[in-house]
Amino acid sequence: MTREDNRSRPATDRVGTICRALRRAIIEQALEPGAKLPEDALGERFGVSRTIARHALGQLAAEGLVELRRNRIAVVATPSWQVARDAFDIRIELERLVVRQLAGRLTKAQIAELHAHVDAEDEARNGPDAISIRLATEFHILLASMTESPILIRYVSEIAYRCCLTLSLFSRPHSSECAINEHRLLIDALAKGDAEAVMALMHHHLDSVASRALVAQTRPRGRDIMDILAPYAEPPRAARAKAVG
Amino acid sequence: MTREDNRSRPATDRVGTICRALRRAIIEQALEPGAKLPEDALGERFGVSRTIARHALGQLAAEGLVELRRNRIAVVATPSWQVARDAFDIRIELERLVVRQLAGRLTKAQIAELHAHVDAEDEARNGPDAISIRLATEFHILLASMTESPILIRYVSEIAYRCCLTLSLFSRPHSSECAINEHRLLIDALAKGDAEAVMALMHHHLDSVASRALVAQTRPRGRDIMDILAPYAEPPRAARAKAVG
DNA sequence: GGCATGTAAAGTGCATACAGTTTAACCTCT
DNA sequence: AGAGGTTAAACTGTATGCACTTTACATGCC
Repeated sequence: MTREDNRSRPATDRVGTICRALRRAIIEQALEPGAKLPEDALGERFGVSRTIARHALGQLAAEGLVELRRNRIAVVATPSWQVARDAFDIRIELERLVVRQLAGRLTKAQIAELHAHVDAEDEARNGPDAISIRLATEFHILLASMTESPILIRYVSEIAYRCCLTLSLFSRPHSSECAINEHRLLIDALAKGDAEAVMALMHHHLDSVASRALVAQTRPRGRDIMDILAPYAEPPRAARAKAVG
Repeated sequence: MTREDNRSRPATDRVGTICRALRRAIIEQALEPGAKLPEDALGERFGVSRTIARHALGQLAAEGLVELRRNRIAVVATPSWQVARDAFDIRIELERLVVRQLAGRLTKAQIAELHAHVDAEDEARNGPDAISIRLATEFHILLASMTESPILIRYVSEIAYRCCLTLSLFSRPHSSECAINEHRLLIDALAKGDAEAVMALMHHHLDSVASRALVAQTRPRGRDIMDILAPYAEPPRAARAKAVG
């Protein structure tokens, strides 16, 4: 049905295609955290062999969107609250860097592009949550891409996707109105060119997004029984183990 | 000859092993930027099939240590000056975050571990450059790993390796003495616990490492003819294309 | 009914085979 | 000898096959 058109791009790299598709499906919650991603199924779906599907999964795992355990089916990542908190902390620093580099340096065309994007966010406001979350995320990626610093672009994209995944996991009905307004404020401040001001603005923006979503260890919505029951299980008197990746 | 012992670890993941080996070879300049990495050769060297070697290369490419172009042999990455500059900028922010989280929170054991590492750096001071660069890099990674924030650890490691690669490319004889001293100062400041102070220290440290290495567009040492000749070629009147990754 | 156990199905880990592409060698013609 | 073209070798891209592991199910025992 939605078979990727192989001829659209001559020698196109198919693992990239699959990655993009999965990335999008994940952040739109078409694939919820914990969802299984068997290589066979992916391969069939995209009309490639397991080899390619597997490679794509490896890529996504490196980005933190997918969890890969030996001999087990790959699943969409389920970030813990702590990891989510860390991610936002790092994200704040990275995006401060983005706007610092961008302040006062945007062309008219770029500013228009940003405004257009926010307009799109506005229109999607009443649509499904997943879409507006995705658009909000893509706003930040768009911003990052304007730095033309490949590393920064990659890091911001990656961590923004992860935060996006987190938002879909933890957040309540999700009030995006204020976020959209904050995006507009950011654009204006960028145009005006006061680096310090726009850095502060970005800091505040991300901070409030994070706290709207992560208010005091909201337990993730449903999904894995062990996780839900974790807070009810008696901790065996020892300090909780420091399990990291 | 040095065939990896398959039985040493029962089900160990071999692509990880290869990644570690290559990473180390790269940052020690056993493999110089531009060096070819054919899948066959790697496979044979590590006693695995191309499948595995290829996967490892994909991983390394995602980390920016290897360049992968379609249908071409993978090569060790040759970061441009601009990318190197960007990398250091980002690194500074990330490592400021590291020490902010660590200031005043290190255990005695951890402090001892850090000191021990710097001692090792000291001993290697008169050895080959590559080794002391590697040790200096690993100091920062060790620091990051103490945050126990998986994301931060990954990002700092990754970017530190990339910077390390850059250093080996651009830097002159490399004066590591001062860097070592700065490491000691950092440890002391961390122990003392003044977050602001230690952030400033880290900032200054990385800044001076970067500028020692990257003073005004030092052209990379040798290697690729096209690169060397680039500044001598008449730019064809048009603004130079903005080629990014 | 509940629990253990064995067995088939599903899935991953990895090597290998083959097709297509790039690179290098060689050969020819001037 | 040098330029250009032609063929072989070297590699990569991808599919497929087989062995091993995990998971799900059904069967049997209590």
